[in-house]
Amino acid sequence: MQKYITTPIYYINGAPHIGHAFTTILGDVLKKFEQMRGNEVYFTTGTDEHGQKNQSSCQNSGLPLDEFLKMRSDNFRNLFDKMDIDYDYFVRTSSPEHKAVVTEALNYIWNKGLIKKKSYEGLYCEGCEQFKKPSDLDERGFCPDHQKAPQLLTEENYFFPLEQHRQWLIDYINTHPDWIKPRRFAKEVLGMLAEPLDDLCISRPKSRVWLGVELPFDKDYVTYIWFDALMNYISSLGWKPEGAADIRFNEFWPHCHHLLAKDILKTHAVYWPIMLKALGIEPPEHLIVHGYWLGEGGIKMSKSLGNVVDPYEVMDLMGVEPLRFYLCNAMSLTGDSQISIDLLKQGYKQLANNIGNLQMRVLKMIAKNLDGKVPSPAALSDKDKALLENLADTFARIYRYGELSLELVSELSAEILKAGDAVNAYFAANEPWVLAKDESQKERYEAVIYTTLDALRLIAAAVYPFMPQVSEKILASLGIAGKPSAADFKPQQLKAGTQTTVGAPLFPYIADKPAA
RNA sequence: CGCGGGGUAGAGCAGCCCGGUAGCUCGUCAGGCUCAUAACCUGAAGGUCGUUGGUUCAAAUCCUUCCCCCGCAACCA
Repeated sequence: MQKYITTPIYYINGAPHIGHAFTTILGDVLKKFEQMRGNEVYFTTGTDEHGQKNQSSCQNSGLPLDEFLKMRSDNFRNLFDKMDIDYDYFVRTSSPEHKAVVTEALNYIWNKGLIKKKSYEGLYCEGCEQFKKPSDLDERGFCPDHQKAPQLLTEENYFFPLEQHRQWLIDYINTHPDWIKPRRFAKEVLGMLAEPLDDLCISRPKSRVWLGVELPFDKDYVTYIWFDALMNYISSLGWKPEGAADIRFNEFWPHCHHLLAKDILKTHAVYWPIMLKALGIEPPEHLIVHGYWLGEGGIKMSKSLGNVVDPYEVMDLMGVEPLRFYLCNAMSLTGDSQISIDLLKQGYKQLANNIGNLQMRVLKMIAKNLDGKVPSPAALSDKDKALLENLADTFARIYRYGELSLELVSELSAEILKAGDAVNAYFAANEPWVLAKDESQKERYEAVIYTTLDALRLIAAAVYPFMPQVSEKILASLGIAGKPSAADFKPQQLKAGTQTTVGAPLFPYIADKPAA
């Protein structure tokens, strides 16, 4: 079975932030989850490099265009590489491959007569080089950024009519209630569809914007964000019109999961499906929509408030994997979520005390009195067995039946922490350090140790999508090589006699920063 | 009345659909344990579940009034 997972492509005019990091991490976590259950995954991310803002930034930088775009794009790619994101393809809208697909798609739709040219009249701010809506302006009718009244300007442009497909889309959403997840976002889309849809402006005259893909049917225009950026989802798969598609497209597109934040819901849930329909392509299988990360106190992050959480700063503090786990565990399913260095430290401490400590306490103990070897599971008690079966069943259920969603990620991360608690409590209740001193209790001692080690194995396997290195390190410390899979979620799989090793702590103590 | 979401111990959240002892993590306090990373285990304190009115034997949960916050609408994940 194939799965196609995408992140949006990120607009390179800004610097990467925690939101970009999250969506991309989410994609990588879902990819690893699917791989563990034996599915073949194609995971894409990338950068949107066109448009007016990039054009002027480039001019201000004085750099050659290619160099400038690569530099900006690499800001994102470098972050993702540092976060161990295992993307299969990194789209750049400036690449010839992408542009070729955009051109073909535009031609296809143009030839079907689905694009029309008309004039557009609006208030144009010369400072912004953009049309303004009346609500963009202040009380005096001035552009708030430039303190000037915009000019009334008429411009010819190409438009893609949407209204004729509105009812189709409403019906599609109603008959596919899980198409957009979580469901509250489907509700919101239905709200967007309650009113007639305006024609979508898809072009800009080159006199204003030249950084884009030229319209194949009019050399004086470039296409504007919709027909360029959204097309990345099919250009990544080598789409060609009319069944000439790359084999990747036929295999992966039917299992497409778009990850996105709520701010680009309309583009993905309204414009994109209608564009696809015009191209004769089925809608993506699912849209997985998430909220925002807000700063301390639930306030939008801003530099002036000083509550910005920079992904690089976090990684320097605690490494990538605790960040990955935290984001997946703390993301709210209903709304926006808060993040701060304090909250991240709290999450880190939980990992360290729970899973990190569990690994250390059991491995150090058997290094001392069992030569570090996994004991033979001669006689597990009912409680020992129940602990292992519960853990194995819980993880097996999630890995077997879980559908890609935020709920899945949230539930799995929560179960991992619960499992750590349960095993620590089990360990304390059975007091193996007491049993170890009594030769007559040797069998019981070994049963407790075996149970704890096997439970640790289960937890380590379950944690893989979030923290692949932590997972492999724990498994390696238990003498298990290679990547875990969904088939590992069975009790008592750890082989007696296996040599274990005590390594460095997985989550070393983070000292509080001295006052700066 | 534009649309959607949220308001639950000091902090971050779950519970609400399908009404029935207010739960989890962190923090605080006390005790225990000593295998382990200032860890782990047990227990305690701490809440008029934003507000008003209603339905009900019973409301965090259902209906209603108002208030506050966030997002979308309009190129921030």
